[in-house]
Amino acid sequence: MLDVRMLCLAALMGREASGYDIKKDLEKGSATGLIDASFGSIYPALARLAQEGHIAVRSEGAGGRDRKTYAMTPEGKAHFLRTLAGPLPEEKYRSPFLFAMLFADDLPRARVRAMIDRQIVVWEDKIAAIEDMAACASGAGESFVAGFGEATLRAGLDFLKRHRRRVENAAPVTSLDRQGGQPAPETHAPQAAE
Amino acid sequence: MLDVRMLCLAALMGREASGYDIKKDLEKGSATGLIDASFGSIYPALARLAQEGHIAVRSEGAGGRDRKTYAMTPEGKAHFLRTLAGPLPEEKYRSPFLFAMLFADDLPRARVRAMIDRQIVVWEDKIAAIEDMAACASGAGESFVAGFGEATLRAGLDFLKRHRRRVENAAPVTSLDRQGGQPAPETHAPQAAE
DNA sequence: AGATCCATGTAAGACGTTACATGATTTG
DNA sequence: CAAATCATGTAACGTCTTACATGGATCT
Repeated sequence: MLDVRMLCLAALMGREASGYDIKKDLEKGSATGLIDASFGSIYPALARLAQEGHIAVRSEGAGGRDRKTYAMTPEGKAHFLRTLAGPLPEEKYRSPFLFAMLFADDLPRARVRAMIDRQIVVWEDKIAAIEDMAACASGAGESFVAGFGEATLRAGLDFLKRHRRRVENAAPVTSLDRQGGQPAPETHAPQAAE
Repeated sequence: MLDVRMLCLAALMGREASGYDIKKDLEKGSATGLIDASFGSIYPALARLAQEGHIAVRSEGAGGRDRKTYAMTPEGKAHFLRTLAGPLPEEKYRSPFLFAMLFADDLPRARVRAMIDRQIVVWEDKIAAIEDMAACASGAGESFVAGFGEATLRAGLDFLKRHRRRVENAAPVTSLDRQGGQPAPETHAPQAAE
């Protein structure tokens, strides 16, 4: 449940698509942090789903590699819905930001401030992305999920803005603060120095 | 970042502990959905961290298998804090519930209702767990995270209660509804029928 | 002509879970 | 004394990511 296979089926409930298309679709939803998958998992998943009869393939083009368009079969649709209606695993919220905040009392104040500043931007962007998504939601389910995402993000944002002073003041002042800079590494490059 | 190793170090920032203790500690935090790890990953992680000098081991007892108590070294502490202050990866929220809600328009109304009922209980329990946690929070960071969790969960809960009618009414009425039952499988047993 | 996007796939490796193997100690 | 809890570890397996290999089509 909620593995690449389900993600592919979900994408194909909306429209026919190639593996490439699916990845693009997921990237949009991924902006909200809900879903994501790489080509390395999508292509094998599609191959297996087709083999199992959940989806149908149609090969187009004659080039070196064909473009393959996948579409849900009636059986696949039923299977997907049956799985969704079945027992669902627990949800998981993995937040490196919140994890770091747990130790704010031991982190340089400048870094704590920078992390919070950054998180505010991230969440504001997510809210904007959700609003775009909500605008073209096709059903009650989709607008419900969008509304939910917006409500919780706004609540988080609000909490952050209202209570940031408390954590920031608890964080120790270091040389960083006195020099007035935050040499903050803001994005996470997978290879970056550890 | 945010792998088992970091989780172990985080647990050991608070106190000395054995692998077993760490697992128990994480289970408490895990109630909030923030963190989790199994013995199968904790023990190898501790062995490697000790080998690298991030933590120190002390073997006690003389039985077949010693109880090993791990404690942070100054080097380990510095490493942990440096990592936390460094670039953080994006947060991920994996919610099978929300994923299912995306397709509420195609799911039996009785199931949608049951899922929402269940989610309300889950979140209410989490809020209660967080309140317990907040009561014994040792620093500003911990109470901040607890407060954040509570605020967002309450917002989610509130949204759910106020808007559930909309999704429920969009969900198709099936035989399940007319018979008045929801034979709902509520928990997810890993082996359960797919 | 070079860059960028479209497009598919494979292989290696990271990371984690479950299940198994083992045994001491405490509690009912 | 049986059951639960404390306690550590390994092996098999699943799942996903990264990096690589390949090449057509489109845009500048």
